Amino acid sequence: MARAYDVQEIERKWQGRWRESADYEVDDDDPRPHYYVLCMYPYPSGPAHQGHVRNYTFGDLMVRYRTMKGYAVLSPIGFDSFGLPAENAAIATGIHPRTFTDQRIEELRESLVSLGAVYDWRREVRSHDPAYIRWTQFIFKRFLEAGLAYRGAALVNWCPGCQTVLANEQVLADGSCERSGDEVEKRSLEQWFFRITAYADELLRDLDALDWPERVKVMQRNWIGRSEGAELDLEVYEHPGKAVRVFTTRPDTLFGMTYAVLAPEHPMVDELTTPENRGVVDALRESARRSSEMERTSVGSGLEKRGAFTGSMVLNPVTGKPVPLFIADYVLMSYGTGAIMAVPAEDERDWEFAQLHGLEIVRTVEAPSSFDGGAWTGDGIKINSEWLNGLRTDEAIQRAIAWLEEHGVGKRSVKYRLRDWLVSRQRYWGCPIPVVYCGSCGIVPAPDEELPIIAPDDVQLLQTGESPLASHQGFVHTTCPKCSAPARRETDTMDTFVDSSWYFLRFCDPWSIDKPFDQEAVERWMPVDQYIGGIEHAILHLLYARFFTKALADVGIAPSGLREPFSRLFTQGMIRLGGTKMSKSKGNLVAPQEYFRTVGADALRLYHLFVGPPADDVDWSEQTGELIEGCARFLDRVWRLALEEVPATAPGAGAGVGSAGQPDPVGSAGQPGVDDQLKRAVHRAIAKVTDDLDRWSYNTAVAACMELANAISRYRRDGAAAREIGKAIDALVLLLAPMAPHLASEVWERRHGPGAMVHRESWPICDPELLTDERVTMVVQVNGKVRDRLEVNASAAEEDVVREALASAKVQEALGGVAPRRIVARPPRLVNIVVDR
RNA sequence: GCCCGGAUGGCGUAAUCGGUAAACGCGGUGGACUCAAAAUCCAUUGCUCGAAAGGGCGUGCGGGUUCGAGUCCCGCUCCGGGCACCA
Repeated sequence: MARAYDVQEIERKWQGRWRESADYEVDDDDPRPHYYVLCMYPYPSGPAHQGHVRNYTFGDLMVRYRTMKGYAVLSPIGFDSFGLPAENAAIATGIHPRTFTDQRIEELRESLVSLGAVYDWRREVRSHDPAYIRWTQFIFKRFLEAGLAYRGAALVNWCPGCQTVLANEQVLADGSCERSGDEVEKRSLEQWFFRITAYADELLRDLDALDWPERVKVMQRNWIGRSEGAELDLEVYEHPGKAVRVFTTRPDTLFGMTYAVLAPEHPMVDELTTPENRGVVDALRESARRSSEMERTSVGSGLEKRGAFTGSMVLNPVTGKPVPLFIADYVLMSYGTGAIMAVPAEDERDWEFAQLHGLEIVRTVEAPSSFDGGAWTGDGIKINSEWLNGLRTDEAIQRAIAWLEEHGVGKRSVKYRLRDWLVSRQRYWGCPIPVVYCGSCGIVPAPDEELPIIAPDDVQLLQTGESPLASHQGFVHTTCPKCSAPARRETDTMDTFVDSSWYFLRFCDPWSIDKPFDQEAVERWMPVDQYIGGIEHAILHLLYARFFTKALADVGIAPSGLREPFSRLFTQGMIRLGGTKMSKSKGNLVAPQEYFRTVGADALRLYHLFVGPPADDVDWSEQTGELIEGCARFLDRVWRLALEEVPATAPGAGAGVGSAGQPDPVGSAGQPGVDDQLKRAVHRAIAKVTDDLDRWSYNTAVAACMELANAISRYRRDGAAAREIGKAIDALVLLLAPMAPHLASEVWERRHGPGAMVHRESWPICDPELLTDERVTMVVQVNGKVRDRLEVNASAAEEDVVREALASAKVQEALGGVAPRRIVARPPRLVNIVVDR
């Protein structure tokens, strides 16, 4: 496609100028109001893909717009440079992960520059930089001291593909690995955890005040999964004094408890299983251990509830009646107390189990008469419950908890679905966990002076299931920092989500050499005013970063008042290709570099802004190329409109004659009317674009610019004054400056002389006086159907517009001689005449 | 199963407070310019009946509220996403 200007040359030129100008390097003492715009820092996967382009286009637009509005905008960038792909590539090619990663960072950096995105590059951070590793390890140590990091044995998720353990958040609903798609196995291992559950309540509560997409908040609430209820002890009939502790959200249903269940992994299973039941119990335990997360993939509730009787009975605390104690695979050790009281009448799972095993069912809630199903889980009036009879569910819950507390058998309790964050990874290319194991001192953290602990380069990267570092004798063998005896280093590395949980704080003070960051610098910029990233991080990264911010504040590293990292969050839609999402793991199917070379970055940026609402997914289709060309065509039009000579008058542009050959409605002398209309079009565009940019409606902002360009062409052809046309063009260029920064820069410089920089200009302000037209089109309806359109004064009174409406021949014809029953007038937009038919 | 989103021309989409449905763009059609093509510019473009004037229909489906509904309410269908034995 032949272009109106040399796109390559101009885009290169301005990318250099922005870098040299240092306009986007901001310091803490900048007198302008501070604003922190941040896009999620990328994993360096080589040249940018369309998802990056979309993300960084939105971010760059925000940076430039806010700057023009007078803010000191902090716009940092860095690279989430630890991670599996580099290690896998190393295994395949023999290239060291660092070499591989550094090269890909350069490629991605080049893409971001080519896109025209501007950053304070002085602040760049990389997760794998020793200066960053040092502080990640420092933070780990402070967490360890505060009890927020601990080593524990647990049944953990093991991905055979990635050859490492995973966090719960990295396992998808169908039991597969979020990264590799392999089926995740359960293994019992000693691992490092972060105590995120200590913040469960605060993480849940503080969501309310965040200006985040509601669906992200809902996802986090679900993930945290708070349940209120009670814990109570069920005394074992055969062993008086011994009790099984259970958790329930429905203490009101106690009278309906007809059996109880332990999770197969429950520690009391052995002692409570009688010899004659040992065989079935052990068989079930074994099969539960092997199958656990798997097999329950597809249909959820249709799972067979397998169980086995332990041979023991427990006492129902309110009736004193013994009921059988089972083990069953539908009770999970990892939630609540790992044991439940079963109430088949009011719980669907218990109902199913009771049916299967022929157990007693006692209803304690009166179900609606229309209900003919099994378990009634809704609210209702209590029955068969002695002192709870007649109460509503909510009242009965409170009464039951009070009873449990009075009798010392239970108490009010809150449980969460959220589990502690497993951070150990049996991989090489990550931040080493800075501890040593000493035979006599146990777990000893590496001294601060020894940080960073850097993994050696000469490591055999093989997929053994053990950290590659474990086979490096020089790394493993060390001495205990406490007693100097020979000791062994921890060889696992941290989950890369640890690195990305505090980078936004480091950006505030990346130069700090004696601490992770200066608290004062953080107070100047944090929290992030606008965070932008993909919806795929709704739980993982965004939950971990929130936890880190709170924990860092509590251990004294971050300011104590900083409870949340991101005030406003925007999640952009994903790029889809034929229905499947494009992502770093699925490959780059359409390379942005191709467009940089052909239509240029501005056209590609404009396409991403214009294609639809930023929050919506985008389908990459055959039509996409044409849409991008359309954007390039628009940029060409702006170029010509702003810079090329055009004939002063065009055919038909006589005095007082509009484009359609109609008399000009306002200026009887011609010119003043056209000028006035052009001026109004400019101010309408300013108001529209400003409002649209503030409410993330970039597609309509682009449309408004196109409309303005159309209006300028039309009014110029119609003979508007050169001075007004010049002002209109300048306004258009200013409005386009955040969207198509290269074109806007070049046009501005050519119009205003060497050295003029459009992004140093103030954002245009609209004159409210010019937002309303003096004459508007009014619609006249008869019984809600449009029958005529009339030109009226914007300030016309009700009786005047009604009179004009009734005077219309078309309206009279539609009325057909019938007298109006009612007339609804909303001047100056509409009159609706209602007649009986 | 539960919880969120969504459904508007041939296509991407717009309509911010219940008041002209389809702004803006893509694609199509016709024309100007050209030896010709590309590029550019102009006109036109929801469907339908009609020679025209003009009419009818039209925002996933069925109801409702209202002078008036893409927008609000009730009941569905389909698509996308999240959660899913969490007691």
